[in-house]
Amino acid sequence: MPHGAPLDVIAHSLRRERDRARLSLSELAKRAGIAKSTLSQLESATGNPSVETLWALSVALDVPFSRLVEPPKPRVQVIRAGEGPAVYSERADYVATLLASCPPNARRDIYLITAEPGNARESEPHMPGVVEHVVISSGRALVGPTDEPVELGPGDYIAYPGDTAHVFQALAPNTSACLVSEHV
Amino acid sequence: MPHGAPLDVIAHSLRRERDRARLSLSELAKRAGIAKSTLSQLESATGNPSVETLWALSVALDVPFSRLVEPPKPRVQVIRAGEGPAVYSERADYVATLLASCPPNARRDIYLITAEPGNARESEPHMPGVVEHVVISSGRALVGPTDEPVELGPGDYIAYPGDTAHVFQALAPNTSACLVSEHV
DNA sequence: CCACGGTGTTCGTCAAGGCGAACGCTCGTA
DNA sequence: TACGAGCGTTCGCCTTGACGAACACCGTGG
Repeated sequence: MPHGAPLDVIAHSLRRERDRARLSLSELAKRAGIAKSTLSQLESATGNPSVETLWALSVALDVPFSRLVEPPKPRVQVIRAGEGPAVYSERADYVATLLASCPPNARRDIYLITAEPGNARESEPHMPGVVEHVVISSGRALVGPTDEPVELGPGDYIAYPGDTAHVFQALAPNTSACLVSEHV
Repeated sequence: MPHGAPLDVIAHSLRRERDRARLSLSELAKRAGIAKSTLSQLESATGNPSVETLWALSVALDVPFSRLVEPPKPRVQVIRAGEGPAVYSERADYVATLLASCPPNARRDIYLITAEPGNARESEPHMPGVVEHVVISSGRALVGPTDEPVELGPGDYIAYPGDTAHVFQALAPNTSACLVSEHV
């Protein structure tokens, strides 16, 4: 679901990563096995590189491919307990606090879950490609895909695809967990 | 730092996502505004698409660009408390258990931290572009960049750049936390 | 039976990407 | 000052990606 002219993003990304790697245009082109003229045009947003060309640059720069084609991100942030925006709080026995999301289109969200025993919290499938990671902080909970949930205690960890129905049900009072929802 | 011939990956990714979207080759080509012959060649791993072509396909399929160029990932996994590989355990008062890493080259790692009061755990700067997220599960800790750490309690959250020196120092017994280290 | 709308493939043409050489440029240095 | 080594840019040539038409291949139903 990305938008924005990719060639501009690529141009800036290439320049940024090249500066970071302390490489000259000529040197990087040599390492990537491409003509420096090509690289020059790319950094000036002139042209439309082939995948192999960009790939060669990503390995030469030793950065993931997506770094070159997708825009960058922010820096620091602190959220005190109880401060963050609480979402999914339609019920008193389940509160999810959003700690971090990646604007404009989230690639991974981090939530703090606090829940009390009660009805299971069922989640409809999210976008395909979503994976959820849960680490139990305290209490006890039944977590995972609805058809095969797992009982977890403090320190336990589970990962499961988020694009299928899944559940989070506290089994003990004062249950809390850290949930990472990432868009792969 | 990705490897493996990208054109094969792209071929499979395109086919996979197109099937998932229930689109015919002709229909997808029409939506993306490219020739169906081009798409046909791409799915047969013949040729080397330009970025704009792939971009058009990613928006037409409504999937992130990286999904088309990077290989897929696994599905489910559970790690019981104390089961995972413990790393950074050179001292008894600080243990980090690796819960999840993204093979072959991690984009984000998830750790369970258990620590006792003692000497601060100092970390050298990681790769540039790394951001660490910490959610305190229990106890109390001093966390963040070495030059400006923050004291946190249960439920507190902090994010900071991992490419500068940073610290994790337990201030109370039985301190635990969930740490997400992501490569942006 | 063949015409039809649909699939995905292959073929010839044309524009565009990638290349290397040549260029102008700024530094150090003899 | 002149020279050389490095930088990044610009300029033809040639290869190659992208296009559209034509193709073969099913099911359908007239």
